[in-house]
Amino acid sequence: MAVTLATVAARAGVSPATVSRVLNNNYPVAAATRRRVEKAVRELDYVVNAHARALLHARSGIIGLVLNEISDPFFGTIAGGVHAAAGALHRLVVTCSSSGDPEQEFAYIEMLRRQRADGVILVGSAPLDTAYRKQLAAHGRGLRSQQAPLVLVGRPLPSRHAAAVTVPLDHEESARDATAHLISLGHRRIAHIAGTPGRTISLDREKGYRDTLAAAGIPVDERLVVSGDFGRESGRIAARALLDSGVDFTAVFAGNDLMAAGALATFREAGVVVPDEVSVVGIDDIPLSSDLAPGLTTVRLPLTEAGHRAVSLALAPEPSVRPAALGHELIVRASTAPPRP
Amino acid sequence: MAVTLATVAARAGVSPATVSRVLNNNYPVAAATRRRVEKAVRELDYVVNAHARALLHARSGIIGLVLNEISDPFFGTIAGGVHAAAGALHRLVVTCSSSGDPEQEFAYIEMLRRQRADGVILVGSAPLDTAYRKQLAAHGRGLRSQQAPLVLVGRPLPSRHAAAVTVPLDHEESARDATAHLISLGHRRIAHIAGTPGRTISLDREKGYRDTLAAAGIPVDERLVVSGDFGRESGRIAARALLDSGVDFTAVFAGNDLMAAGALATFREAGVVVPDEVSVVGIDDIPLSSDLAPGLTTVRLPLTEAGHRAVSLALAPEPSVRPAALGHELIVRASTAPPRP
DNA sequence: CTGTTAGCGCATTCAG
DNA sequence: CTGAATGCGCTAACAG
Repeated sequence: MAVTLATVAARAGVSPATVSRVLNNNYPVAAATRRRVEKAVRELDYVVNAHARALLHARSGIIGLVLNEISDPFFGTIAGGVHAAAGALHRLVVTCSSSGDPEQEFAYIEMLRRQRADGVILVGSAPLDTAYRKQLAAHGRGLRSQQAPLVLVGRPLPSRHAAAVTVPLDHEESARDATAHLISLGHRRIAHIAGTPGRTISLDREKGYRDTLAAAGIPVDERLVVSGDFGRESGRIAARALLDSGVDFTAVFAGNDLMAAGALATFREAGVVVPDEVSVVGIDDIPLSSDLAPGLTTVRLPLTEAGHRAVSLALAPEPSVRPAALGHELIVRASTAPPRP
Repeated sequence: MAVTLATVAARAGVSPATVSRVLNNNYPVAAATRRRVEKAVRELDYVVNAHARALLHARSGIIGLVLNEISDPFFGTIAGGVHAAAGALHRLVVTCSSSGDPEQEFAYIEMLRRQRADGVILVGSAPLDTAYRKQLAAHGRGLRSQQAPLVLVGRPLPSRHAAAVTVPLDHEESARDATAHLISLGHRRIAHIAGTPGRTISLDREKGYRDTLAAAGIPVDERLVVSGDFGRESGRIAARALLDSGVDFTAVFAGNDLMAAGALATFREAGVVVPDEVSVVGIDDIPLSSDLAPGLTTVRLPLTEAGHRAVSLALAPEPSVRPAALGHELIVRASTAPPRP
């Protein structure tokens, strides 16, 4: 049989109420009684049942975290920030890895609602279609009615007045900076390896790329825009395709660092020297990036910090702080250089 | 007010029990009634309370995962395996990042016991001291009395007959393979960057290193053994110290890939060419390793697979499978070569 | 097929 | 200061 408050009470020769008072330490209890109870707790190795407690309080102390893939360093780094902040506040984090599949994502949100999570943090790119957005908005309302904030990290609100708050990451602006850096070095034939098609982050970053080229009077050669899926391997394949296409280019802007790493691998295998023959730039500045060869020029996004902020929003009833976009910063390393004359 | 079973029942004009039956779909209900109930559920956006359920069942559907640092790719990769396996079984994973601090680790285990986790998976190195081991063993007994297995990944049982099962990773043997590889290339002055002092994984790997040298008749030069903390930065610093010491060495065996990456960075900065002047080998084969420059020679541990297996053990009442160590494999890339004559 | 009852483990009244 | 009683939301027995 499980040991409960009553078991402890019996052993200590007191009522369950008294045991509860000792445990929660929020009510006067005679010192001697307290000692007896504490002894019984120890001897029985009693552990309170969080569910019984949650039933009473309608809160669980749990923060839900839903992301695309926990083993991806972009998400891993954000998750690191979330866990650190939550741990400091004695909150448990329930982390769910959705594989980027909307169905799974919603299934997890539903589970978290069942768990009466105090707040839910959703990280990563979203599909654009309205059906998806409607459903997400509905979950936002549902969570709100449970007093649980929905926090979106690095993605927009599903609708104008959706019941959610965001921790914005400036994908478009970052992509602009990355592309502008290449242009300022003198590149004009700039390829782009985009992320998963139809996802907000991919589109934002691609838009930054296109707009910056346009602003510089450089027409976009559609043959130089290929899609990956944000994974390293897809970057490898995309770079291979770019090479095989025979279309001329002097630089590649990858939609994230992982794909940039894959592209670097392809170029190395193909004997294409970076940055002498091709410059490569990414986005995110995951920890890996400084260790690549050559060191990857990229745009640093404040991922850990975003995780911290997400936690405070997930616990704040009213997000009084306006969603000012967190900063971003071009990090120039060794993978970019002026094009060869 | 929160919407409960009773709310739904009232709206559908049936009893709470009937609503429960519809929801759980485990009992005959008239089609018409069912429809009415489903309609009410939808209209009220009702979501069952997992805590009320867990109170009845004494199980929660939750798997606890405690690791040192979620943003470290070693743990991230294992966590990826855990999440994938758990997701396929419709289990939530509560992931806790303990910073390797035993106090925090125990606090998290306690929390997970309160949550009545179905099983708890503990990943990563442990301190050796007996106080720690006693306490862990006690938690193992406590979890067992809650019918929740304690699964240890990559670390030994705290005591002979501890109430826990393990998913062993063969640290010592892997270190032996790494060291033997260097010796077979002709190296005799081999440095070692050990992991966090006093931790099982560090010690196992260091032992593999020492034993292999001894078996080859090579005396260990204690000046060539320095400690890090498994983090990249500590590898950088350790390699720097090795260089500054002025003691001669032709190869470095790092206690994990992250520290190896740091060492590579130091050598690059110092103009020491790898592998021409110094060979470097790591352990783990995290995804990063193949992208380092030069590609890192290392020993691959089946991290994702370990995550999978941990989940099945965490859910199996009786671990019928005995803990056969998962394999490991030397991956020779470009960071090792014979010493310069 | 459906409703009624009871109780999971706990914290909180309200009485002593 | 302490105990008895109540109910959080749900499901499993037991009756209809």
